[in-house]
Amino acid sequence: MARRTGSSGERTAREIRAAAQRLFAEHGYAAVSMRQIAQEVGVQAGALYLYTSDKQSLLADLLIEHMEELLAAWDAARRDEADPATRLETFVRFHIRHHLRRVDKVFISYMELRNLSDENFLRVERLRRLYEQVVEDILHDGVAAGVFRVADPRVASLALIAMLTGITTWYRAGGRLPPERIERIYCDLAFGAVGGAAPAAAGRAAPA
Amino acid sequence: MARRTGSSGERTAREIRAAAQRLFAEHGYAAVSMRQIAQEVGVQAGALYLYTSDKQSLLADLLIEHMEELLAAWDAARRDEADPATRLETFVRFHIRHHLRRVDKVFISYMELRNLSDENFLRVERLRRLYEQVVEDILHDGVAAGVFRVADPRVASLALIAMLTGITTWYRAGGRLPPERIERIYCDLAFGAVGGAAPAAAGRAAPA
DNA sequence: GTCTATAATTCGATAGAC
DNA sequence: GTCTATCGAATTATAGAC
Repeated sequence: MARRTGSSGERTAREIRAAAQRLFAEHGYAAVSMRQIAQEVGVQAGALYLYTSDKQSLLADLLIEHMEELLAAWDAARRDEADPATRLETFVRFHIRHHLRRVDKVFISYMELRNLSDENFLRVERLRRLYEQVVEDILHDGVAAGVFRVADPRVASLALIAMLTGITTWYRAGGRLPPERIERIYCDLAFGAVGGAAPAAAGRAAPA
Repeated sequence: MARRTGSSGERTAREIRAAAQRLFAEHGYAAVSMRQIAQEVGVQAGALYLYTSDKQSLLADLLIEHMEELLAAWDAARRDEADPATRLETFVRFHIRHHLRRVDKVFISYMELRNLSDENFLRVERLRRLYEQVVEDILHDGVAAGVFRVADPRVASLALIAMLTGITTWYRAGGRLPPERIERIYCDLAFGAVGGAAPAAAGRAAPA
């Protein structure tokens, strides 16, 4: 009912992607049927196939776009010229902010990798590797500059990312800690972990 | 073929649990059929129902036993009398060692929580909360003793657990780093994150 | 204790009317 | 662009033979 006359194609396409994302996050890819997605959108199951070739590509598009969006957002937020400490703080705050606004996508991206075809899996992994390299480069430069002390920048970068992304498993909007406070706490944890001092301008509780 | 004469019930029960664990870890709970599990064990699908009431309890038993085993193992490994720094190092090494030997169970425990019934979910969550409290207590005592510096012990405990558990997503036996080296690296990261020094006896690279 | 056979659903995907 | 109807295959779980 209340169906738009004329072309509602673009709108329907967006709604299908949104419904798939919501349902995949809640129940898991394998547990969600095309009929459920259709019902969520308000169309019949057959209509979905006007917008996606099959269920698999509904998932693959979601994951690939998520990683591309993440990398593009970081390219927009990064500041190349900054010193390693400032770059690390920029990264920590960026990562937390970006991920807390996309909890569903983050969850799906971590859980449903094994449901991708081999080809799509490799694409996502390549993008993920690029993102991990961002952190590894920051740590490497910081060690070279003598401001960080880490035994293994590769492992430390994975440790930091896991620590930061873990926030999405417990964070609830309106919870005990506001996002700004969470960012500060995790900046302190991250800088401590890599043996560095937060930049004076915005780091841990200023001395004065 | 080669079926045991007489009672192979106990053996079959174990094999069913092992097959379910392996397949759930590889493909996900919803994507695995009872027929697949039966084939892995070498019986027909109908025979599974002599050992489990349904597919759901196959998962629930796995997750609940995993958490109970984790808590029991920690009770056996902990040393109550130790100072907070030693307790933290004991915990970090215990957590890594325990989890790296149970990668499949860890993965399932994190991924399949939403496929539990409400009652089983609450049981698992209660056990998980107990384990998180172990770390929070160590951090709290360390702050009180002046050997750690953390702004929020609750958040820091979740951050540490996420960081440590993340190892299971990339660790491969025979990889670049042996387990002992990984433990050392993560001890350093953990002590740095909480602003503490590793205990002299076994902490970061000894001065001599 | 295990098998075979099957009931009752549900699935992904397609065909064709409108 | 969407719906209805449906195909063929898969699903969980049970019944009853041995």
